[in-house]
Amino acid sequence: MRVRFAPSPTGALHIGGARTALYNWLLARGQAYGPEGKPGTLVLRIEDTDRERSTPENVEQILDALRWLNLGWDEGPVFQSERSERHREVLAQVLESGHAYHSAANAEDVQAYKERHGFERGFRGREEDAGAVRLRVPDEGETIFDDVIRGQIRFANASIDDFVIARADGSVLYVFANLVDDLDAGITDVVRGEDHISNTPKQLLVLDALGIAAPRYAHLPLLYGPDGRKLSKRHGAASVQELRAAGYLPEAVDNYIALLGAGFAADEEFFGLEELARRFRLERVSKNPAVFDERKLRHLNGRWIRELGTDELTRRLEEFTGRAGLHDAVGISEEKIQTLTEFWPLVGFLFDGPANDPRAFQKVICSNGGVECLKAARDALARAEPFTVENVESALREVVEDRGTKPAKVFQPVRVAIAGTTVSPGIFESVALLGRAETLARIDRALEHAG
RNA sequence: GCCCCCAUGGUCUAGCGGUUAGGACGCCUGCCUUUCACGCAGGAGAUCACCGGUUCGAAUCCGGUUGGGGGUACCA
Repeated sequence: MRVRFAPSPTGALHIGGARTALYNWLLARGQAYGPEGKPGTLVLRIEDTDRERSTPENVEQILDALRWLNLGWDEGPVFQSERSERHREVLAQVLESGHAYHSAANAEDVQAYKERHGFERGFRGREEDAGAVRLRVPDEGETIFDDVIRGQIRFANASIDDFVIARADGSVLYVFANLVDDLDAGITDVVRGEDHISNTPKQLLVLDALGIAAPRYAHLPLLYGPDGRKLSKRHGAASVQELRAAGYLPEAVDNYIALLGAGFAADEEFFGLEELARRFRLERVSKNPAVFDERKLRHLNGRWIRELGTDELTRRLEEFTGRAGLHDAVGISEEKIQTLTEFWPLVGFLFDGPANDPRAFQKVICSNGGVECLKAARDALARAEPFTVENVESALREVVEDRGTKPAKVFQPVRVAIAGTTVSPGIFESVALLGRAETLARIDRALEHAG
């Protein structure tokens, strides 16, 4: 089996494209678990023939996104722009066999033709000496194919235009270039977005003209934003690098995107790439479009964060934040974050000093005996020896005991004194990690500030 | 307009002729508890878009309607 992912570098890789890439990857990789017993080949092709919109930066962004998602390819990247000679060669072939012809007809001519013949009628042109190249579409019959996901799809030939396959200068158009490249790459299974369904009969017609058998086709449902409309910038993180910047792990993105459009099991949804490949069945991909829901991605991301383990998570967080020496801070906070972005706001106080939250200070320290509790806590912590999590805990719990109060009455003032806010990792762990000197200094500063 | 695709709680899905329509996210309640989370235990939420047909029996099969989406370029 040979599959391909053929993005156009006209922008960043969006999650819809990422999912197409993922499904192709899963299909190829999953062959190893099927009757073939060995993985298929994934070819990466960059369809950069749109000179105005394609840029090298976009190409690099796409490759970068695929690498980040761990979706490696086996061949390529092949650049479509470098294959124009071959495109012209095949074009000459269909011209010579009479399956295609030159025509000077333009959009207006096509429109006029339809007004005359009815809009369900495909345009039929007359052969001329020059002009764009159009494929001769038969009036009779149907072009039919079996979509792996959707079943049989049929188009009446009469309703298909004699479509343009090349400009007057001989440069070919998308439907044609795309087909020729798939052919030369020996692609056996074309897995692409639903927006290509209406291209399929056209490519099938070209294939007929060439006398070559068609590959299998599978058209994936599209992805939408929360408002049910096509995904775009206004929906927040729509591109892969935006998801990365938002603190999502590639494992979670792969996992979530795989789920968007297919059920992999009746009762479990937490899967890594390899397990997804093992379970992936193209024919079971759902037919209806899915809405991208960042809340579920967040949930999976949280699970993956906890799955990684402290050492690996530390590596990711050090790269993400650009700070070093984070291991201990990760250890006491990993259970509390859903995305990498949430890490620093939670533990930054350990490195950069307490945050400034006057409301928390006022509420927790300056009222209900907060100052007294804080003083007592300070004295107890001054005596804790050695300054371990266990000893910090028993010291603070003794204060609670002595004063006959609720734990939070003591813990919260300490928390606000060292972190500046009411939200932080566990208080004993935080205090122990900060160390005695720094903890006492911060408590003193808070007491001073409270007057 | 024309061609094509699609339709299960708010969202993603399981289901493939007989189920109290299952799970996940989110939401609500309780437990845990040191804040926030995690975890655990419960709960609310679906006339399976609508109308016909086939059948003893339909979310499941067929037709139509409505709604949504894609295409309709000498873009990709």
